[in-house]
Amino acid sequence: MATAYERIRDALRQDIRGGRPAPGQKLPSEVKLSERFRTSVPTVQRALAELEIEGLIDKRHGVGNFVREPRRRVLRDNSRHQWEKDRAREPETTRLETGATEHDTGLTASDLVFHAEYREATADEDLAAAFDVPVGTKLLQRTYRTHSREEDAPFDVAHSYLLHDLVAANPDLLDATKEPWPGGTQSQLFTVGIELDRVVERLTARPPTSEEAEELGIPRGVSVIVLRKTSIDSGGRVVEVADVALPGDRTELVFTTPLARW
Amino acid sequence: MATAYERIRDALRQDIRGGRPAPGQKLPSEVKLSERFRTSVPTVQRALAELEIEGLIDKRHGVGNFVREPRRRVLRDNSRHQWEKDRAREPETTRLETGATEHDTGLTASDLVFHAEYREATADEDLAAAFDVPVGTKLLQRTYRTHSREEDAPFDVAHSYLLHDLVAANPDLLDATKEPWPGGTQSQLFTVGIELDRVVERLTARPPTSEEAEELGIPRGVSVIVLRKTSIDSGGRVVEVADVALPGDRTELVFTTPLARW
DNA sequence: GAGTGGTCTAGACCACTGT
DNA sequence: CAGTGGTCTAGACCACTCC
Repeated sequence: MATAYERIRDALRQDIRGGRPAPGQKLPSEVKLSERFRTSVPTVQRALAELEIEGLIDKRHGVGNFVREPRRRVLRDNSRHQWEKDRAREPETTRLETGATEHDTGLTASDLVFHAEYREATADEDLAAAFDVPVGTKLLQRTYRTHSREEDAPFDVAHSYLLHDLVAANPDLLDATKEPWPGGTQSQLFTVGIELDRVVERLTARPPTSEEAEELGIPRGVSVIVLRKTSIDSGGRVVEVADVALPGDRTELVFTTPLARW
Repeated sequence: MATAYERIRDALRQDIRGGRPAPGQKLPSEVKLSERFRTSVPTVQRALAELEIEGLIDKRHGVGNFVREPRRRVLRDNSRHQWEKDRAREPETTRLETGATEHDTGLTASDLVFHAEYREATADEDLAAAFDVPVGTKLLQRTYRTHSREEDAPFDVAHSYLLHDLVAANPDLLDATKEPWPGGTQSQLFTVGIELDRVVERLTARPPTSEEAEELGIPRGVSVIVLRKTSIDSGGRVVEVADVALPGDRTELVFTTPLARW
C-alpha cells in the first residue's frame, strides 16, 4: 500500500500528463486538494514538493501552484568549438549572422536576448591553478546570460575569465558595450593574435544552490550541470576559463570523439 | 531572519564540515535534535532532508542519520575511447593489465568488483532509431556494474546494446561468463572485424528515480548524469548503444575537443 | 522490546500576491 | 483585503533495525 502523499503525487502527475490542468494553468489550492483527497494540507504539500523536484509544477508563493510550461531545449554540441573557430576570421558580416547560442538553439539572433557584464577580478587559488599563473593575477571577468525573447529563464549563466594583460592589447575587448561581439570569444581572441588549439570541458551535476535555482529559473531540486571550459591556445597556454551553469531540465550536451584509424 | 529549519540545517552542516560527528558516525536522534534546538521533530526532519539532498548525510530508517563518508571520485575522460582502441589489438597479456574503469579510477583490477549480465532483447522504438534498424530487431543487452572492493555503490550502471546478428559471428561474445573481457567492448568488436570510427556521447542530468537512487547508492535528490554513448564503426554503422547512469556526486566527465589549425 | 526514522493530523500563524 | 502558499507545533501511530 502506497502512502497518502505518494497516491496524491501519482494522481496529480497523471492528471498533469493528461493535460488537466494544461501547462501554465493553476492547480486547485492546497486546501481544496486536501479536501478532495481527504487529507491534511502538509500531506498535499509533500506530494507537491516531489512534483516540483520532477520539474512538473512551479510553486508561486501567495499565488498558487502552476503546471510548468515546456521549455525550449538546448543541444550543446562540441562541434560548436570548431564551428566558432572557423568563423573567427570571417568578415564581420558573416560573423553577425549567427552566434554559438543560435547554433545551439536553432533560434535566430532576433529571438534572443543577450546580456553581458564585464568587471576586473583577481585570480583566486582555483583560477590561478587553472591558468597556471600566480594568485592575484589580474583577470577580466565576464558574465553572460542568454535567453529567448519569450522566456525569462536563461539557457545558461556563464562566468568567463581572461588574462587581463593578454587581452588589454585591444581596448575593445575590455568594453562590455561591444557585446554581443560578432563571432564570440574566439573571434575576440583572434584580434590579439590568439589561435585556439583545443577546448577541454570538465563537468559534473548536482542539485542547485537556491541562488542557481533562482538564476536559471528552475525549481528547487532540478539538477544543474556545472561545466568548466578551458581554452588552450596554439602555444599551450590557457587563455580562457569559463564556468557555466546549465539547467538540467532543458540541456543536452553532445560530445563526439573521433578515433584514429588503424 | 532565517527560518527554524534553515538555522538547524546550517548549524548541523557547519558541525559536519568541522568533522563533528566524523564521517560514518551517527547524528543524535531526531528527538534529541528537536530538544536541543527547542523545536518539533518534523522541523528537524525538514532540515535533515535538505542535508540529505546535499549528499552530506545518509538517512537509514530505523537505525539513524549518519554523516556520509566521502566516496571515491571517478574522472571519466573521453581520451578513454582512443586508449581503448589502441589496446583492442594488443595481445591478451597487455589487455589484461588495465581496463577502462581502472583507467578512470586509478584503481587496479584487484580493487575492483565487476558484474555483468547478458540477455537477448529486441529493439524498441528508441533503440531502433538509435541503431537505424527496424523495431523488433534482435539485440544483445548487456548490463554492467563496477564498484571498488571497499564500497558497495557502483561507479556507474551501464546498459549496453549490440546488434545480435552482428556479434553472433563470435559465440564467445554471447557468453557472459567471458566477462570481464580483457580490453573491453572495442576488443570484443575487433574479434568480429569491427573498427570504431568515432564515439558520440549525449548527456543530461536530473534527479534520480527512486530505483536509480537505490542502484547507484545515492540519497534522494542527488543528481544523476544520464549518458547515451553511441559507437560508430568505420563503415558509418552504429554498432553499440550504451545507456549509462552516473552518480553526480562522484563523477566528473572530461571532454577534450581538438581544433584544426589555421 | 527498545530505539529509531517515516508518515500524518488538525490546526495555528506568517509571508506573499493581486485586487 | 482576500486568497494563496510557507512554516511550525505537539503530538499520534506505523515501519524498520537490532538485540
